[in-house]
Amino acid sequence: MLKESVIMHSISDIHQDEGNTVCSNWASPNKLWSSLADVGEFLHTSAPQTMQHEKVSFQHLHFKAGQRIHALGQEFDALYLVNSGFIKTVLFDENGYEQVLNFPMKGDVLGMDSMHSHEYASEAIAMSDCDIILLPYKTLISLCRSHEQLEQAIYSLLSRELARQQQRLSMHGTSSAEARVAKFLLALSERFYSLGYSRTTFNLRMTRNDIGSYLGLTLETVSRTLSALNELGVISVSQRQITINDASALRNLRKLPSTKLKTKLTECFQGSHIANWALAPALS
Amino acid sequence: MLKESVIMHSISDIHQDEGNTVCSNWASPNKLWSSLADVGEFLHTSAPQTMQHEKVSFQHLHFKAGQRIHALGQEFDALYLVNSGFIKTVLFDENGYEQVLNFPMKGDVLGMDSMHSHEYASEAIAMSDCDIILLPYKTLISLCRSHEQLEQAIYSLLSRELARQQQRLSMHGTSSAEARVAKFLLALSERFYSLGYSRTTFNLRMTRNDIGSYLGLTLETVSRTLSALNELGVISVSQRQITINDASALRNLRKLPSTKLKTKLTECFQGSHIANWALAPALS
DNA sequence: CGTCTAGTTGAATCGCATCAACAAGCGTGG
DNA sequence: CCACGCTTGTTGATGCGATTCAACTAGACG
Repeated sequence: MLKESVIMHSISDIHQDEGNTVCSNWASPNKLWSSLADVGEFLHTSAPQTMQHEKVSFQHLHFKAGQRIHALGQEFDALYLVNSGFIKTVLFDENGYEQVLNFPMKGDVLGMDSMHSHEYASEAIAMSDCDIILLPYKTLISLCRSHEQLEQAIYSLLSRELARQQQRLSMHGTSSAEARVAKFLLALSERFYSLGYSRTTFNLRMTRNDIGSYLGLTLETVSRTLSALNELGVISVSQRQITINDASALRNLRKLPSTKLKTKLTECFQGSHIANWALAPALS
Repeated sequence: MLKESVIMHSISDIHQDEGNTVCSNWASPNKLWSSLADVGEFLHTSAPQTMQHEKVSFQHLHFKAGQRIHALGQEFDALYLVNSGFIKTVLFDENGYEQVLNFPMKGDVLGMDSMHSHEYASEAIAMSDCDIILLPYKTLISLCRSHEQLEQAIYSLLSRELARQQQRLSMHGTSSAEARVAKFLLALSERFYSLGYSRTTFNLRMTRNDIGSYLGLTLETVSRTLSALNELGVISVSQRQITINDASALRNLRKLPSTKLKTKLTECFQGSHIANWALAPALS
């Protein structure tokens, strides 16, 4: 709620916030070690209390914006639990082009796609200053053996991630560019909200290029789509600053009207009230 | 090796093979129960011997072609290990259209995307008669606790699947229709080979529609692409029967020549020798 | 102040989807 | 046995949506 107000301020305020690792909801911002109970809580285990008496502690790592958290091909020996900051994970195709896989943030775990290998299968890059908890793989696994809820949490993380990837895959096959961008914005909105930020106003931490890569589009298409949604009044865009004006319109979006025929505007939404008030100014 | 020769026979032989569940490499074709050691071996655990003395046994289930193995929304309580047969897993989008997620076959595990939930997150449909080993989730998890290699195998399965999905996602974003189909054929080829079948000649078990859904294309595009590859001589297609004539050409394929300008044919391959001998008849 | 990256916007192109017609395989039942 | 419907696959014509190429603007940074 405190952050809520911070975010609701002007753009400059948010840019300030972006520059440092301080996050108001930390118990102790500069903590260097976390207990197992902390980690358990982070991963939403059912009973972190039972971990209270464990003596292990986990090291915190700090990364500056732009730094690599782990590189492709680097020896795999740990998972990374994001405590604060914004990250992108990428893959490189045969031509060296990078494909964005995900935008992990607080509470997300990195490296799960590499547990079967001795090398990291992807690369993680800090998009802002980050505070990350190092979870050495062997330590974690052996703790799982004694803490059933922790083990279940790990399974859940992996499984949930798998299910999410499937949803994305499905979306890629069917949806239009507009629908993808709309869903992306909605998903971001929900994630920010669940972290205590505003649901309606937030800052994209990534470039248009990164968004495009993530969604399977080009940066131009992303830019155009954002502009179009802005034009319609569904969202307000100014650089990376986004305000969602009509979430339900975003949810119901199928495709945007072609610039030529504005008469078919109503077809683009399915029974959303925005069709009416967005149409009025557009047609006048 | 025995199966190899079977497959290398005529098409009619293979069609016969498709009709029944008999698979020559079973220890006992009609087995109803498997031991933990069997399962461990199946999952490529490092030391299945240590599981010899476990008294648990796992039930086999039989499904006929077209039957659902598990349905979306059904209560999740077990993973399924494919012992024989061909399966497709699907998801349904908001309009009820089905999105193909995967084509599991022998040795693959179903249901991993549902471990975090109390319901299956996707649907599995038998494309041929199938023999499947039921792995009750709770039983499996508790066995993991006492058999470290088994636990590691489960982690590996999940992680590997995640990594594969990422690769697919990446491919969807960048590759052309031709490249996707080519990669799909190569991947199938390798899987069949690893199961003891021929690497070069095999039978697609799925429709063009299913392939299209899996690859994010329409069935027409899949059909056209297969026809074009056939025309070039890179593969031979007859209905669902595929023969790969030049695997390296498939691997190096970027995009097919447009029907209008055959002069730029060489651009479509990167230094493959097929460019030469495929060009000759095409240009003459 | 110039350079570099990020973002916007326009015009032309192209790849794939869409729509449609048709052929082939297959099971069913007269 | 062929007639019939149904599913699957092929192929052509057309149009749209997204990419591509390009020009331009606006901040960021040393």
